[in-house]
Amino acid sequence: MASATDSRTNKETMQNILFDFISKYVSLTEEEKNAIVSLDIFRSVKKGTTLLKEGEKTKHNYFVLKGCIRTYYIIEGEEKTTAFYTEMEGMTPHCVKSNAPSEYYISCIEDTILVVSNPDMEVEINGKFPKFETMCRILSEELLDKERIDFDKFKTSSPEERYLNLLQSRPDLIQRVPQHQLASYLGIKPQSLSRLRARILKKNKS
Amino acid sequence: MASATDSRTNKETMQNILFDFISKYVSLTEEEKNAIVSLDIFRSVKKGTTLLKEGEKTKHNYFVLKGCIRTYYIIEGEEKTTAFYTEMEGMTPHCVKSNAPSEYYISCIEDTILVVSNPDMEVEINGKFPKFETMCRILSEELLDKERIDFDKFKTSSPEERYLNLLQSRPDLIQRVPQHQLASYLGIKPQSLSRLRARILKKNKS
DNA sequence: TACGTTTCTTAACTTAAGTGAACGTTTTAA
DNA sequence: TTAAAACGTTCACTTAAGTTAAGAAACGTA
Repeated sequence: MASATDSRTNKETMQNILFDFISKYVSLTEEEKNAIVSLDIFRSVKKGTTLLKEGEKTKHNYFVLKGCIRTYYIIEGEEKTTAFYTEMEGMTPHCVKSNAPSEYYISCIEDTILVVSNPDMEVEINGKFPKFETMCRILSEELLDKERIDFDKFKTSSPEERYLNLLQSRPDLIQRVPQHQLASYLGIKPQSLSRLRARILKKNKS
Repeated sequence: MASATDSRTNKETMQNILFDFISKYVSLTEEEKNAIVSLDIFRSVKKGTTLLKEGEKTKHNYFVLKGCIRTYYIIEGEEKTTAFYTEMEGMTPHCVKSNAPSEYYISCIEDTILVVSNPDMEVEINGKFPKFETMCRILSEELLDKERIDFDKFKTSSPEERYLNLLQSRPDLIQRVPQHQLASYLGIKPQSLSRLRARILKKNKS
């Protein structure tokens, strides 16, 4: 059972995880750390919680400290999972900037601890501490670069190669994510993923 | 034949195109514009020119004012085109930040006018004019958002749907780009693109 | 202009993914 | 605790993409 003390300990742990991450980009003073803490941005979310639904709008940015969230579309009645965000990965829903209703859902596939911020907070922090904006610029440049490389890799691979590639690059995902969600993430149907895995197993036996 | 006057006129046109683009994000003073012009960043490049080869390194950023550049890999002897950048689109090769040899080629598929900058210039301009960094942050956040949406669309579509989608979203590309380059951009072989197009034509007749 | 190269299309065949259905297992929730 | 729902796998069949090869058209260049 979680006591008040556990809860505070946990919150401090999460803050340290966040500050460790930030320290890779800029070094923060105590004053700056306090400014961040005072924003009250840490959120615990239960497995299965939907953060955003198709048709809704939000102004939240999500950064995963612990756990896993996924984005998915429902197209002709079928769930199509397009992304998983795990520890130290973050995302801004399209609608935050487009101001249009979301075309996709976001939900938690594990109990998850998030940093939830919004543009107002960013403006406030960026105004007070310009190095924050520098960090955001570097981060999104890095993420853009990574996204383009991943997209290149996807385009130039077969489904089987994509699966083997994922096995190398994010082996944890294959453990923590249901098969049918992985399948659409790989651009195929669940049955095809089952078959493809059986095919690989057979190859490795012989 | 291009006279000295033509050349200057052309350069001024290009500068104005760039400043019009920038003005969507931040408004520049004359001083700031002059600082940019003095960097001497405009480059005319002939069709067919290769800007970056596999195994090479560069520190250049490319922004297309006019024309078209493409990125491609050579995998098992085959060219795999993964991206086209046309008017008002820009890219930073992976190696600029990773400092590793490039895994892909970049070349011009038309006579192209580029803005070519490098990290030193960025540091200089960002230092002098902080609003420049704000623009870069917003731009890369927008591009990341766009890239993720495009990737989602790609994952959730069949090759035929991708082609029809491209026909809607970037009809110019289908005109200005060779079929076999388009094919790998759509994640398929040139023969499959030919067949797919024939299939669509047949459908539309009946 | 003529030659060689590149590009695009078509075709026959192979391979793999999509589809629809069945079945056992696991998870969920009343 | 139990019934229902969700999940993963397998199978038979369909559809479309990959492969190999050949030939026609377009292009670039000497």
